[in-house]
Amino acid sequence: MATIREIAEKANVSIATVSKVLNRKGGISQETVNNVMKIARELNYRPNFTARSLKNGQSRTIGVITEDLTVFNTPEIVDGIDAYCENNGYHYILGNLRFNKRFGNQPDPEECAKLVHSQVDTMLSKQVNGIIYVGYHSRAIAPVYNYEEIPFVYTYCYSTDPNIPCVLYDDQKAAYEATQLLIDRGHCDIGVIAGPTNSIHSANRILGYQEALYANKIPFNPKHIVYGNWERDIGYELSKELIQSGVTAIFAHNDLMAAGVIDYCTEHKIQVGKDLALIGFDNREIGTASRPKLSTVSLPLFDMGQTATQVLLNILAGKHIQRGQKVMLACTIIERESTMPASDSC
Amino acid sequence: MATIREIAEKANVSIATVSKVLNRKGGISQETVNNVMKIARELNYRPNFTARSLKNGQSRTIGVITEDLTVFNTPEIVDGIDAYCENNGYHYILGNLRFNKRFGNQPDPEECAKLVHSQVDTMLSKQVNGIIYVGYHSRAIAPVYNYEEIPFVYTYCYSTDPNIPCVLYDDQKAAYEATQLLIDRGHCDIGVIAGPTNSIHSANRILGYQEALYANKIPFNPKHIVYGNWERDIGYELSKELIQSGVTAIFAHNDLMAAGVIDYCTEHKIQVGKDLALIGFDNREIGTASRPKLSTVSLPLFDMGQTATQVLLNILAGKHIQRGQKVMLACTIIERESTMPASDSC
DNA sequence: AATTACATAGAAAACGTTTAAATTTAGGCA
DNA sequence: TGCCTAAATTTAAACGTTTTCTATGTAATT
Repeated sequence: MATIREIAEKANVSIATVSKVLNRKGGISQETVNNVMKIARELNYRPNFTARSLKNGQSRTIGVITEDLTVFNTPEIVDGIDAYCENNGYHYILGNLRFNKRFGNQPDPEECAKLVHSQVDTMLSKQVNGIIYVGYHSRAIAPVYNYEEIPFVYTYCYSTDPNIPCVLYDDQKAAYEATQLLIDRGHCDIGVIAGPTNSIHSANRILGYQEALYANKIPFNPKHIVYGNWERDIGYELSKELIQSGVTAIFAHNDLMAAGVIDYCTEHKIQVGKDLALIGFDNREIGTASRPKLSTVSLPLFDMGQTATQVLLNILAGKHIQRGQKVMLACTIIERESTMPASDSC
Repeated sequence: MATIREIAEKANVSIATVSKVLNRKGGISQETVNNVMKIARELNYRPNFTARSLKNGQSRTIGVITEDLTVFNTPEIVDGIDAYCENNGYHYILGNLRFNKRFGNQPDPEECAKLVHSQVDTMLSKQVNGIIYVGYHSRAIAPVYNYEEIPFVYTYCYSTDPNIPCVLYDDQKAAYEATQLLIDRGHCDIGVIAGPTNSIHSANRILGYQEALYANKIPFNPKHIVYGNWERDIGYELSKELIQSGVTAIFAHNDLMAAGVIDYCTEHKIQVGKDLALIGFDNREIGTASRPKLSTVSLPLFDMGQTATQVLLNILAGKHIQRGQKVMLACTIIERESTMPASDSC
């Protein structure tokens, strides 16, 4: 690779002059500028990013740690980070932890923490100016040991440390709107298939659900909430319970469990969309593949990536950020075939 | 961040000594080693990767260019690259082109090329030692203008330049095996719903299909091959044609079109798995969501990532590589419910 | 006591840049 | 001619490392 020095030699000027020309600093005669530029082009010169950032002491680079790139939704968030970086003259380096292949569904917090630490170390070594942590478990598994050292922003999960800013989607609002849709379609006996009882996401969604019932003066029946494990089979099981207890609509807290509901209904000749209204959560591909197509809640993934980056770059630019700021982004309701008007209203 | 210089001061030794200790070079007394190590730990020292690679003139870093990270399959390939790099002491930097959001289904080769060039420029700037190009169109859209400058390896797509090594999956073999499965299940009138006529992948799959027919002494009927556009709707349309012409099994060249076949059959009370055998390609989530569950071909994505990296690192290590080498990795057949034995055999 | 050998440590240059300060050059004016 | 100014260019140091070569001190050998 050609260096500034080689250009200087060919052009019969000093390396300082070349540097100034290349960085458009001015104070150089037009003739010299032209000549240097021409030679740089001829030599196919490319500035050495490494040398430059060593000298300048700044890399304009942020680190992006993903708990698992292959987990659905993560790439879309990274895409948002990518776009925002590009539009703001920043670079990023990706550090993928591969939690899924390493740990499956039972991540060992100890081991996870080690991976995060070593990734953070590597990134600090590479002089990043800040780090975005993209989780996929509701709460980041691995605590960040010393976040004072470098600005951190979490997205797609709550941070373990309440002082670190998070960029999240608004579960409660989304659940409110999903429930309202069901109510608008004429339902008042609305069941909920939630995630595990310890899920923050489900807890917030239940809040939104209750809020919507309250706003519509529909009494809340605790029996209408049942708890699953996010898997398809449990959706099948729980829908039986719910339907037998008389609900005419179900709000499943993810599309997989909603697919289980459809399985059960198909098997028992209950027409989803006619006899039972159903809405899921996540907007996965499975929702367009099912019969009927599934109404669902779509997550603002790309936007989360962009916003997380924006928050981080703001911090880097010295803009005052409230400690522990939580940015909540709105989801969008996608109505498909599984939520048609019920025959009778309440 | 602490530097080697600060450590040297605190330890009352020269920076050369510190460097030697940190790099375990030997020739330093145990006492000094202990002292320097202790101070380094106290100061939370982390080597400056930038300075180090500037000095050494090597980054042990490769570039990974993805045409689109959010396109299904890409993250899994990157995961493989990640794993292989980690196991071999290499770093990688990701450059995501976001073709999908930028261009949709009609990528402009001119614009694509520009993006690739600028990404390659950036990576060369950052002193990468080689580049892996992860495509998703059958042939890389953007030609690499000057591959002499740095080793390139393509994966998941054919390169525009025949001299660049590619790591691919073996369409022909997979198609052979998929067809053989249909034959084993008792079918001899086997239709094919291929991709567009200009698809290299489909062309190879048709070859494998014909080969299997030949091996089983089943006459080849050109009418049994119809061409689609990879979309679900076209699967619906074409299955009508095929079924009317008397096939009892269909090999769809992707899962989406296979889903369209199921749509048609469900609507016309044809029982897939009983009246009609069906196998798709790609192993997308949709195949487990459909009723019946779809038999399909699973791509060796992770393996492709690993192998592409292996090929690149071999080149970097100076191992002789045949120009234009094509590495073909085997797919796996996944049998689910859509390929049950037919009632009569041929 | 002089020489050699070895273990340990340090000095200095280098990697490819940027930049403040110094120097050269040319032109304008008394 | 001599001086001043502004423009153009160069010098040199610095960023944080690694590494070669050299220097020092001590112990072993003659």
